[in-house]
Amino acid sequence: MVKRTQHLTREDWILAGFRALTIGGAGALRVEPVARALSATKGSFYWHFADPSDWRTGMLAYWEDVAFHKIVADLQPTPPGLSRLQALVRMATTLGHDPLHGGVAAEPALRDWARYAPDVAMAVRRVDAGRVAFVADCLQAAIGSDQDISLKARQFYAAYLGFQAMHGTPEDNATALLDLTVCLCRPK
Amino acid sequence: MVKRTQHLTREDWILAGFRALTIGGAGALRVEPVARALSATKGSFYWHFADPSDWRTGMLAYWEDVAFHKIVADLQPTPPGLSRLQALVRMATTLGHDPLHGGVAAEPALRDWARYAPDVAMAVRRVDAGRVAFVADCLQAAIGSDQDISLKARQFYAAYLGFQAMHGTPEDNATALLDLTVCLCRPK
DNA sequence: TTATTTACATACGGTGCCGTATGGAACACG
DNA sequence: CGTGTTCCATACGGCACCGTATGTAAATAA
Repeated sequence: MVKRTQHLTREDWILAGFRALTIGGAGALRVEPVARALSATKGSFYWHFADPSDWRTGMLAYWEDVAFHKIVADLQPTPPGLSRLQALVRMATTLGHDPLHGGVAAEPALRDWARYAPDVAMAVRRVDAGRVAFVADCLQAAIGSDQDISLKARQFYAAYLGFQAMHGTPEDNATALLDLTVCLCRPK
Repeated sequence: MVKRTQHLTREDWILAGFRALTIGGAGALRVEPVARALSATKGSFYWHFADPSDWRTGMLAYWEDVAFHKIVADLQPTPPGLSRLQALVRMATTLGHDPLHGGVAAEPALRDWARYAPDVAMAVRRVDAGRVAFVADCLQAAIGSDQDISLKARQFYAAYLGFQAMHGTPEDNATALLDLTVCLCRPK
């Protein structure tokens, strides 16, 4: 994970930032402690970044990429509809517990960070909106046009976030989310 | 809010802690800044508390009280079943957006704090378990015995947490949660 | 009134992080 | 073989917070 002989890159620092964020929350995003975790000093940091704000901006851009676009791209092979939604559930519930898939495991911490950092809040809102729209598309393909598609998508996504916040196993969360999917797809 | 002429109490410091937690996250739970917010100094703090850990313990105990027991007590007049669940939804969605009802608005921050503080995590788990059990009781009273009551309760609670994490209006969240309640109560 | 106790404020040394300035090793290139 | 550029370590002053020690005004008790 940590390159020793090679030079550190911006991405190394960004990934180290996500590790710190995952372990210690937004308050752990400090230059010197993370430098120690990388067996480096802040001399390296201030070479790759203008300041900590630059670092955080890079982290947000990185996260917006992997937390939405790449996931959607990975799901393109799966046919639209319920099966894609189920694949999404499995991917989301397992990815979130991976040690680090590029910041996805840091999502709870990042979501809290957004509460008192406006730029983070905007990034989170963008990702949330994109995901809800994606879920709505899947639901639409699954059960056809329905005036409550948007509501159901928000309910599904809220449950996903909630299970992410509770400390259950990935399997339990996946089971409960899949069951909820079926429930939401049932006509009134 | 801040008593000026009177002496500060442990509770004053605990409530100030929740305000700091709400605004700045767990990283904002520092003695001197909170003292300034109270127009006091840390001399007062170290009189009421042995150390910051003592402070946090008091905050957790306070939160466990208002975040579960008092809410349940307030719902005793409402008859069990669906109506009580609906009253819970309205109470939970509005309370969480109150400036401060004794730490309930600090829940997202507290929940994130739990990720890297084991004692906080235990308190959160206790509250979560209690609430899920309470919801399960309501569901049971509403739709009778069902082997999936526990699953449904967790789905409902996860959605509640998720809507709390998303930044919607209390009304939208209440509507979506009430709709989900109906959905969960529908037989297969 | 005097003596305690309460509930702080102030002063102190210590630590950790910040951002900048500067020095230097390792390659790249002429 | 020198010279520049890249990438970083070290050194520096400064600030914010920590926890303790001590001073002290106001309330209370004797």
